[in-house]
Amino acid sequence: MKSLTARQQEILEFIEHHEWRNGFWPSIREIQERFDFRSTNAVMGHLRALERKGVLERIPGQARSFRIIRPDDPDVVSLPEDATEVVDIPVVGAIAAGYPDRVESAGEIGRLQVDIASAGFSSRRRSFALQVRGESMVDAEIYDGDMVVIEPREPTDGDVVAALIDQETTLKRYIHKQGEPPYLKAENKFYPELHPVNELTIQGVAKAVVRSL
Amino acid sequence: MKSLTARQQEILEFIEHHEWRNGFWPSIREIQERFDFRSTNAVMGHLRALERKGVLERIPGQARSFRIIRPDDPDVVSLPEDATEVVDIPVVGAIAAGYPDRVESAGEIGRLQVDIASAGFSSRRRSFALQVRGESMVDAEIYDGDMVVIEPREPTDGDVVAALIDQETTLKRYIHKQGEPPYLKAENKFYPELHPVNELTIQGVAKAVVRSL
DNA sequence: CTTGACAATATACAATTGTTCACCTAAACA
DNA sequence: TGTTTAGGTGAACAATTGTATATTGTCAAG
Repeated sequence: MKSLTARQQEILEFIEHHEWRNGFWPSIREIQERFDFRSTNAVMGHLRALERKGVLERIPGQARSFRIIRPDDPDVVSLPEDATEVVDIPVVGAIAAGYPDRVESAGEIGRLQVDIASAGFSSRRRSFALQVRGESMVDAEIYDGDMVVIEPREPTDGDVVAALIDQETTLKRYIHKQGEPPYLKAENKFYPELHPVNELTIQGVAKAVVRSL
Repeated sequence: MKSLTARQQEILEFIEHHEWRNGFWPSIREIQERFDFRSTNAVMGHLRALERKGVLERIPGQARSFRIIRPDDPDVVSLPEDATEVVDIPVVGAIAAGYPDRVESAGEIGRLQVDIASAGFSSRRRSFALQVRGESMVDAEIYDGDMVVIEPREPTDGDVVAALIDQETTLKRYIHKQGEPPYLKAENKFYPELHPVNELTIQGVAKAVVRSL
């Protein structure tokens, strides 16, 4: 298969990113605006190229209807009875501050696969994963290098949360007892760090841990 | 929250199902056709009701742009039987702390790969997930109840593999030293089980562990 | 030097699609 | 009995959106 040009890659990433952020595909004019094209036809050209190269499919005449084609090695093996389906997760750049927004790409680091049933992701999009650094959560059996799937929402007592502390995202246990102010606690008896929750941003609640082997 | 009427539930399910099968939302006229309405306004009424009850959001004027609001229950996703779930999980890596002016690469979300067997395309499935039973892998930090993602392929020395022993799939470490016959080993010092690899089937190599929180 | 890809501008057109107004029926309700 | 709510018909309108044609320029390969 022919590889994409830089521009085509950008377009494709914008489309995918838009879908992820908003839950639906962009219109041609939205793509046009994003890239400051003065003609919708600039977009059309790229879309045709992407279709020709087989990475994209569209339903002619229908609005906002894309389909991203991802290559998939077809290994047909007999599956065990209790097998669950699995999704493929590319691991990409890094999250610096705030939510993983805006940015479109920083290159792929690797790929993960996550089983669906294991973590009932309610908001299917909008969840994201973070790589764990340090040993602050070892008592919760979360180790350095693990990936944690984060769902943005308000935490309740006992949740493992991703919090923005000093421009960095860290994992902590969220404790909020009746009548007391909430605080964050590291899950490591050697790191008895306690963070009062005032001005720090809770980015979301950890729903699953994923560790590559 | 007010509950939905039967009809409203049907509409909502059709919308969700359409999104799931096709990757994009239906248009109002597509909903109309599906239910044999003779007026698009019948659909409009239901959409307005669904919005009023807070289970749906839309971007006025924009085509095929829905947003399903799910309360927080992870499991109430009523899907058809022939359905293969589809999940969208973007991933972000961690930023290396201490390298401030390294390429910002400030974070990207990844998109993730979606559907395993979406409409039309038959068995594209390749990896699967298994639930771990027992404590035989605790020394590899794999615990009872964890999900393990298995990729069917030939193992190499040191891989964690899923093997079929006595009609049951179990996880073991695959050891294969030069000049020696391969064998399987449990990762628990209290379970020093050793299985020679002769006629047992290796179903695949574990690639990741997933644990719900 | 020409050919072909890639990229983009400019304008126009037609189909898709969301939206609204007016009006209807049946059941629930109070 | 009047009123509200759910569900629906029909036709028309306007915005959104996909698509086509003609034209310009760059750059690398043959």
